Formats: sequence, C-alpha cells, structure tokens
Amino acid sequence: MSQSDRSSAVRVRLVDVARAAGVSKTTVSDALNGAGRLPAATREHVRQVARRLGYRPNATARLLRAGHTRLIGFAAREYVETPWVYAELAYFGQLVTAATRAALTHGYGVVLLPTSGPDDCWLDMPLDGVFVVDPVEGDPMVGDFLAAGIPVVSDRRALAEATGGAGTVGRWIDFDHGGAVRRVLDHLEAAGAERIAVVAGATTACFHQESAAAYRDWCAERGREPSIVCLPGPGLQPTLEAVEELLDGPAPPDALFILVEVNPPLLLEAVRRCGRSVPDDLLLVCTTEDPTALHTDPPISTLSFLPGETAEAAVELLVDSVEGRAGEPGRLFSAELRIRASSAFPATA
Amino acid sequence: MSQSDRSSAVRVRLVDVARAAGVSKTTVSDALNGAGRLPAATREHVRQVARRLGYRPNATARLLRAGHTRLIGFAAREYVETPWVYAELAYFGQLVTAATRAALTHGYGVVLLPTSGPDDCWLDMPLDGVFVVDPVEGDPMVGDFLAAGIPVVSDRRALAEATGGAGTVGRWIDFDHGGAVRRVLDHLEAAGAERIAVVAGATTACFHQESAAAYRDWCAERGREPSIVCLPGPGLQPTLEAVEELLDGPAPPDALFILVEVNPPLLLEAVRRCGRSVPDDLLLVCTTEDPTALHTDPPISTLSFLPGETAEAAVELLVDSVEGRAGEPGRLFSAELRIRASSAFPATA
DNA sequence: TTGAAAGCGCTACCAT
DNA sequence: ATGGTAGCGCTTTCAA
Repeated sequence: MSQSDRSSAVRVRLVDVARAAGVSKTTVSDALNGAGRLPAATREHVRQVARRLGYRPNATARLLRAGHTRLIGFAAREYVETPWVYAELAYFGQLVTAATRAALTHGYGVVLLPTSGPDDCWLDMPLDGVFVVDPVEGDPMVGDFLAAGIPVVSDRRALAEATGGAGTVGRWIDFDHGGAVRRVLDHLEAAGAERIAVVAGATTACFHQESAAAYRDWCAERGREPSIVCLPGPGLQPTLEAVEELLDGPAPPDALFILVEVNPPLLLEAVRRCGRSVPDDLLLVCTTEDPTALHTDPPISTLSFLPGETAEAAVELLVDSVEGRAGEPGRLFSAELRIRASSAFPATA
Repeated sequence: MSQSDRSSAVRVRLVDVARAAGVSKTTVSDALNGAGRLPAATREHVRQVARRLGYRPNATARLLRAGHTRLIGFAAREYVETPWVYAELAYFGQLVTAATRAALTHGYGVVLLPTSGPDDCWLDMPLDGVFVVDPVEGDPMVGDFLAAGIPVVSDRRALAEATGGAGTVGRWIDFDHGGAVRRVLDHLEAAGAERIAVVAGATTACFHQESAAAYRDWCAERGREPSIVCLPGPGLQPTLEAVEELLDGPAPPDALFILVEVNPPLLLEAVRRCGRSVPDDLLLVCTTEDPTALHTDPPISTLSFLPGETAEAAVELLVDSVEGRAGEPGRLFSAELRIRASSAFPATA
C-alpha cells in the first residue's frame, strides 16, 4: 500500500528519518541541506531513506528556527467594512498582482489580509512585513504591526511619518495628488475647456480628499465655478448616473475629469447617450487603470497612478526594512498623464 | 523615549514579561490568553506589564505549538511561465477574491503562491492546505503538497482522483464543460443560428480542450462544418482580431461563441466595425465574468463558471480536509448560461 | 566524521 | 493559585 504510506495522517519527522537511517538528527539535517562535511555515501544514504519515508520538513519549525517567515502581508484599508470589494477595481487588482510578483522575485510570498475581524487577528499571521494600502487615519492595523516590531510600508507619507520613527518601520510611497490634478486641469484648459466638471469619490482616502481640494483651489485661482459630484462608493452604475446627470443638467460642462474607476467603454456609451461626442463636444480624462481605455473609440486620456511601479517600490522598501537594510524612507511618485484622443485639441482647430 | 522603546530591534518575549512582572511564563500565557484560573488582580497586573513592554506574541512560535497555521495557498497553474498574468482576467480575479473572502470567514488567510521558482520552494511556506487552479497534467506542485501530507483541492476532478486517494487529500470541484458548451450551442441553434463559429483558447487547460472537443462533436452530430479559431493566449487584441477575421472572412457566421475572456464593450465595438449588428445580424455568447456584459447595448449573454460559488466550495472542501472532517470528495457544478439580448430571438420574429 | 544538546518562543500538563 | 518543565520540529554549535 504505497498509497496509504503517503497519505497516512502522521507526518514523518526528521527524527523518524534519523532513526530509520541509523544516524542522528544532525546528520540528517546536514545531509538534506547540503551542510556539514559528510561523506557522499552517508549523505546519499540518508537522502534515500528520507525519500523512501516521504519525509518533508515542517515549514513552521524551520521558520521558527530561522526567525523569519519570508511572508509579507497585503491589506487595502479604504473600504474596511466590505472587505475585498476593491479587488474588483483594476487599480487594486494590478497593485496586488504587481506586489505579488515583486515579492516573489525577492523570495517572499504574499498573504492577503482581512481588513476586519476579531480585534487584532492579523497579528496571528506569521508575517515579516506588511504593505498597507489606503490606511485610515490612526489606522489600528498599522499601529498594531509597528508596535509588534513588524515593518510597514504604506502609501501615505504623512501617516507613515507620523507613526513610525526609527529605522526599520513606517516607510512609504506616495503621490503628489494635488499636482497631478492640476496637471490634468491645466491640460484640459489648454485644450480649450471652459467648464470642467469633476466626478470624485467621497471616501476618506486621502486621494479623494486631496484631489477635490486641489480642484477647488484651481477653480478659485481662476475665478471659475467648481462643479463637482462626490460619489459614496465605487459602483459602476452610480458613476454613470452621475455623469448623465451632469451632462443633462443645467450648464453642462465641456470637459469631464473622472476621479473614480469607471469602465471606459461604458462611460463613452453613457456620454453618447447624452448626445455628446468626444472629444469635439466634450473633453474627457479618467483616473483608471482599466486597459480598455486604450482601445475605445476614441481612446481615453488617463491619469495613471502606476500600480505596477509603485507596488514594486513598496515591496522593495519593505524587503529592505525586513532585512535590516537602511535606505530611503520612502519614494514619491508622479502620476502619469497619458494624453489620448479623448482630450486632445479638437481636430477642427 | 517611548519611541525607541517600541521600535527597538529586540522584540520582547513572553519570558521578558514574566520576569518584569515577577511571575512565571505560564502565568503570563494564561493571563494573556484568558486561560487558567488566575485571580483577576494577577491577570490585570500581567496585562499591564505586557502592554507597557509592548509585548506581542510571536506568531510562528504559536503556530509551531498549535500544529497548524490557518494559512491556505492559492495557485493558478495554467500560465506557469508568466506568473500572475491571469490575475488580470476577471475570472481569476473573482476566484481569488471569493476564495480569500471564504477563507477569512473560516479563519484562514490566503497566500498567493509562486507558480515557478527554485524547485519545490512552495513547500517552504507554512500552509495547512492549497487550492490549485488549472493544475497541469502530473502537476509537480500538486504532487509535492500531497506527498507532504498537505491537503489539496483542485478544479480538475480527473486529476484529483488520479493522484490522491485517502481521506484527507485530493478533493476537487469541477464542471461538465462539454455539457455547458452543448447547452450554449443548442440555445444558439434554437435562436436560429445556422453557422456558429467558436473562438477558443489553445492552452492546455482542460477547459479549452474539452470545450473545443464538445463543439466539434456537436457539429459532427448535425453534419455541420465546425468553424473554430484557437488563440494562443488570453490577450485582448488577438481575440478582437480573430473575431474581425472571422466576420470579414468567407462564409461569415451568424452566431459567435467566445470561449476566452474578452472585454464585452470592445467586442461589441469590433463586431460593429465589421458592419454586423447584434442580435439581429449576429448572435453572441461569451464566456466571461466581466460585469460590463450586463451594461452593454445590447447586454451580452454569458456562460458563467461561477467563480464566486466555486471558490467558496473549494475553500470549504479544503477546510474540511485540513480540519480532518470527512465529507464529500468533491463537488460538480453546472456552468450558468445567462441569456440576454445578444442571443435572444430576433425582435422581428 | 558524527552526535548530544541547546535552543527558537510558545502552550499545556502536572505538580506544588 | 502558581510555577517547573516538557515538548512542538527544526538547525547549529560544540564536543567527542
């Protein structure tokens, strides 16, 4: 019954191999890990016995011994109440994808963390470090990990600097959100827009806060009337409805800057339903990572927050922290405005 | 310097708290875990000391003690060479999302596994079980985990039954792919289609294999000429090109059944570019989990493989295995055909 | 060349 | 009511 050998509930341990091979635990360990100075014969013998018995080292025990787990956590905190809804947004999807890939190249695995749960249940996971996206003000998760001496990288510089302090904790990546928004607005203005409306999220994420503020400032500086709709959530339907309302309302805008993730093709369709044509009739810039923005007709200008690059940077900062390397405390990125036909100068100009 | 207290590199251990509080390790453990029969005063005292010192239990040590990790792995094996590209497909995204959510409700965390890497590096992770999606024939990852006595759930019944055997290993979820394909074809035929073309993937995933075979059989039974395009990868552009080629080619089809993930709005746009109109001119069914299929004009009929439900089932099977509960060896699902306007009987009928 | 023994940090048994 | 101690399974130092 070789089958019942293997699937029997009792796992074979190092000491079992040692006994079966008639050697000590040390010898087995050395033989299997290529350590020590064993004669090739002993080594081979031990290996054979180990294989015959179907021995696999216990990962947890090695980790305890090693003092690290090569596991990093990933958490997105914005929608704390409804865990993992955000996974369906292209931005978060790409973020976790890139983080995973980056972690793997550094020899780390990624653990998807719960955003809610019994108290500080996240501390029960054997993590070497954590990447926290969109931490909330005074985030308990961040606090817990830092207090436990587990390095944290977040995407909020201000928050990281407020909490951490010493060398190995509280590093960050971040964006100049206000600057990015102004760049978009300037671009739209240069393209001839006179009434730029903004659709923003109403969450606590600093991204939305800062973006909305920047928009208002920008308008104030020019004596323009701000026209902004704040959405409670990231749903597709509410966003499209908000757009249609704006376009069908009084004093419709001649440019739209969408700050929540929205499906580009469907957005375009909604705009058309309102009898507007992009870009002749309405300039359009979206904050989305959805790759279909490239393939619509016309292609849509986007403001990208570079999930791939930033996740990679975050993981690198984290790994540096974990492995005790000093280094930069954080990295500031610039959102990338990708100008495409939806906001280019009208072809007629 | 309360700050340097907390971030100092040396983590405070249980024994440190015990010493500081003038009690034994046992008392500290009991006090903190609410075990034992300590007087409230002792308990409180110990807790205060622990808090003052910033004590956090070492997760790895507890896990070693506990004999389990409450961590399950998630791996998708189809595109082993280019890890995590698939994360951008709606199907996989929803799969990992649902699996994560389900795992969390059972008190398990999810570890995203590398699909390639130095030999059996995945065994270094302290996992209680693994969910392997699209395992390849004779998958080494599956074999390694089973050999290590770590329960595996995969989405290939045949493979699971070939490998495992005994109670705690090799459970499965699966679909009757052939049946699903035939259901779609029957539906299209009933809706009046006479030339149904299929766009399929060319990967080793049994889904593609079985689907293509079912299509060919179905055609053969009716003496129809099969018209099938096999795509090497999941890219958006190649898929759209294949569709346009089909529609512009000789003997264009009057119905299209797309078996790879494609963006619904863009697909519709491509179809229109070919001068066809859905559904009057061309019936359309897609195998996609992209939620925008609902919002296009017309909405697109889809064949859904229920990533949410199946991931949940997989996690439940896995948790049962891990916790030593006997139970069903697997669960067979039926793909769900969601008929919408894109494949309904022409309105003119 | 090999092995005994000491831990990694924690929990749980069984004395006191 | 409290604490000593054994042990989870492994690696590693050090002595033989």
